[in-house]
Amino acid sequence: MTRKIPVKTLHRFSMIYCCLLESLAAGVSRISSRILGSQLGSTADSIRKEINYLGEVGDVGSGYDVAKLAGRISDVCGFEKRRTVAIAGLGKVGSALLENPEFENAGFDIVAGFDSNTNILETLTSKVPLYPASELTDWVKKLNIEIGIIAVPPSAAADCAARFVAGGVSGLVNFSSTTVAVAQKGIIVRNLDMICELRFINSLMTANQKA
Amino acid sequence: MTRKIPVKTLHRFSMIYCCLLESLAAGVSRISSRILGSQLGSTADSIRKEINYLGEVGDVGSGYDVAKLAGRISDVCGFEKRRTVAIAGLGKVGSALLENPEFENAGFDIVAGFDSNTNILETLTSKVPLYPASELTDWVKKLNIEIGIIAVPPSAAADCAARFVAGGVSGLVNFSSTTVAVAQKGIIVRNLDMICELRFINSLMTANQKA
DNA sequence: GCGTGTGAACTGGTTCACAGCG
DNA sequence: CGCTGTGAACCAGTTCACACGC
Repeated sequence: MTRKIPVKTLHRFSMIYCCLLESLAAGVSRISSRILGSQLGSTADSIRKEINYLGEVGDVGSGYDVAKLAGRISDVCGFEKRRTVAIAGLGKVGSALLENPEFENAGFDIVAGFDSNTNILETLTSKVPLYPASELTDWVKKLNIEIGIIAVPPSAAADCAARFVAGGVSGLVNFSSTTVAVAQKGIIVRNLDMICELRFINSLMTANQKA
Repeated sequence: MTRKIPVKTLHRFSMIYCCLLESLAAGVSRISSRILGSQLGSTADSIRKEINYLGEVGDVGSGYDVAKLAGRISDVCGFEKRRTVAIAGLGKVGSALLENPEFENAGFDIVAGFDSNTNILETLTSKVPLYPASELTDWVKKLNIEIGIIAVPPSAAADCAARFVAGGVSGLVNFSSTTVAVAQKGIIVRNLDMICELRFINSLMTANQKA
């Protein structure tokens, strides 16, 4: 019965889950596919098809129970499993992330911070242990770090990614304005490139104007 | 001859363009679809198909001239057109973005910063003029701000987005851990939600382990 | 009537295959 | 021989349509 869930759908589940937590926090206990669709910039049809990968979880006629649906997604996606995370690059963005309590709440434990600048390592005070970037690979192995966050300058991003991969992480989130690619199969890379997204918006604007 | 370019392809163009700039900076003057594909986590076939929307720009047998291809993409996507940008939320992330010179280099002019905390507005020194969040909509209109960057806490994100939209922006980049959706047609929203991406990586890890 | 669940039709994007040129 | 350009085949995801239950 459990068909193989497409990657795209798994990504949508994360987004849906995010919406559900918000609804829950806002005291909403039931939600329809149409509402979810509008919140996620998608159609009700699409949402229903995706949720059906979870099996029957909705109540015909009255939508989904928010808590129940969230629980089902969490089960299927393994959201109850905590993951270890490390942040490389402790400039403004990196150090801001270190302090962000949302990670903890969402099930991610930041277990290390890295920077190549020893000055920063000495100045910065944090509950999270900080290490020089040169030792990154070793610590990733030692601490069993599963996900690496790249917040270094673009020029150092590729090198940084390589060190994480050498240490054996399963996933990377890249924040620098560079597209990081990893040849190795099975490692998931997500590029959150602000400049790239701005350019994309720009191109859509020009396309829209032309039309 | 110019077919309508799919949105997905436009997004890829931004990524390809990013790669090309890097190659150019590294002194690489020619590049093949296979190399581009591996750098972007895509196939050579796919890349070629996408580039073909630009018309014939490659040289059969020897790949693409990096500068020429970059120029063609820039023309089609309108990358030479500068856009005005504003940042809402001047916490650690927002203020880091204010100082980031990459925006300027990529053709985006940060013309305003907003925060609801007047203390921050007074303390923070920046070349960019700063205004209280309550005046956001007005300044967006006055300064013709085209793209809004949301770096406020998740709870304020929806409200912030609404103010930008009321001011008439064409696009939004949301950095907060909330999926922002805009009902209004024609407004482009990009959610760069770190927590959501981490969860997605988590789900892929669990899926991979199961398989 | 509203909203889910689901099969059928459709659309678009990806992969395959190969002609053609340096 | 390598690599682009492109038509054909393929496949996945989206949309459509509707039965069924509240």
